[in-house]
Amino acid sequence: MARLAFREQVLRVREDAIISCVNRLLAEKGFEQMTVDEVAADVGIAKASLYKHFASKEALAAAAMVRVLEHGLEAIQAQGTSQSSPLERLKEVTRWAIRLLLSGQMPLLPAQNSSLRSELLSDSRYLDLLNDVSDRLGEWIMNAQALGQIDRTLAPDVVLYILFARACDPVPAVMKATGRYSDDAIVETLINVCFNGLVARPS
Amino acid sequence: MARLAFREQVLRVREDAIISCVNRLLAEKGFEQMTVDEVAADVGIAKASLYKHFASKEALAAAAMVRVLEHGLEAIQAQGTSQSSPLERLKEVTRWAIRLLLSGQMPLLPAQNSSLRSELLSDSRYLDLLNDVSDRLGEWIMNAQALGQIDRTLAPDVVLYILFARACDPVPAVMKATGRYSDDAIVETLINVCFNGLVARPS
DNA sequence: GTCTATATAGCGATAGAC
DNA sequence: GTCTATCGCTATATAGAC
Repeated sequence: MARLAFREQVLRVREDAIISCVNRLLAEKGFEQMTVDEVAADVGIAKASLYKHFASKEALAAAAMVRVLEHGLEAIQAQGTSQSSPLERLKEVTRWAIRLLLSGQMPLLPAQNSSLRSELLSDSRYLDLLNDVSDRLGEWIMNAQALGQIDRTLAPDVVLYILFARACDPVPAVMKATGRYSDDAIVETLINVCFNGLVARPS
Repeated sequence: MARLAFREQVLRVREDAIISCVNRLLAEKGFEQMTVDEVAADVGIAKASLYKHFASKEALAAAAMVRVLEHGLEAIQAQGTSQSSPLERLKEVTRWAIRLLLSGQMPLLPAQNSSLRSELLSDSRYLDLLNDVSDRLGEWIMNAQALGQIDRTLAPDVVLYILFARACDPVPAVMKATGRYSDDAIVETLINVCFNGLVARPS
């Protein structure tokens, strides 16, 4: 029994290492451009061994997406215990996403017609987590609108889409590539533009 | 001489039809997912014939990118003859880009590590057009900042990146997929959020 | 569960006849 | 300049020994 639990732990650690590699490669090149050979080489095992852990390339990516949603949910729950306003909580979670993107650890979202899409739509863990994240953020959005902090004329789901889109925005990478901006400056600039817009605010 | 000019015209019309197909496929699936077989089938000619017109898949995509930049430059020049303020001109050109995206005619920008990138960087027509577009928009941005219409604390190039990013934003497609928003409503919502932000403006 | 070796399929690009 | 047929390569996935 103890040996079984030990083996189980070894398995989980190994698979966690695999998911980390997948996550980084997905962030670098996206699903279609990532190859299973790369993943295997990166983990340091043979490709056939990889397929003993995950049934397909799509399953690899799905596991990475599930893990990032779990971490996102943790970030959301951490904000839930704070005393900040709904708007500040939304900003802080968005900061978390942009930082993840900047550090090359945000797996790119599935493209429109990807084979990954159907696999994700039949993965209950993924769907449940996505639902949970959406519900919690959606509540904050509506609270912020009730307080007059977020534009009431915007549909809450549209606000949610726009915040999700910050997690796959190409602008942070472009700004970083210029070498003229620190990560913190990039994050704050994008948070500012996302919530306050490009137009000058009266101070 | 007349026959030569006629043949030249036939050639240009044919190649224009090819570029239209490439443009649509690039908008649908992006460069890596688009296949030359699809392009050939879509145009209605054999793949080998396609390669008589364009040397490579990258050359096909480059031609599409050049054409969309030419159209963008026309949209910019059309605004240049208007009496609108710099801010309004920027909004109008951004509207043009979002409408193109919504109608499935905006070829997706090259990914980070694409083979397309190096080809584009050695295509002087593409680089010249991109420079021209950037210069004209950059001038409007600085004029708008001088007038206090755009936040002066934002670097002009960052504003330019952000406007370019509206041309490959996933949010319009997501909103359209819900079936609950008209194209016009999507365009105006995104223009509003881009320039005014998510936070409520004092009216 | 790990490996080497391979089956299978799709894609970019080309050969060669017309 | 158009076609059919094919090359050469790469990628996902699997077979089978250990």
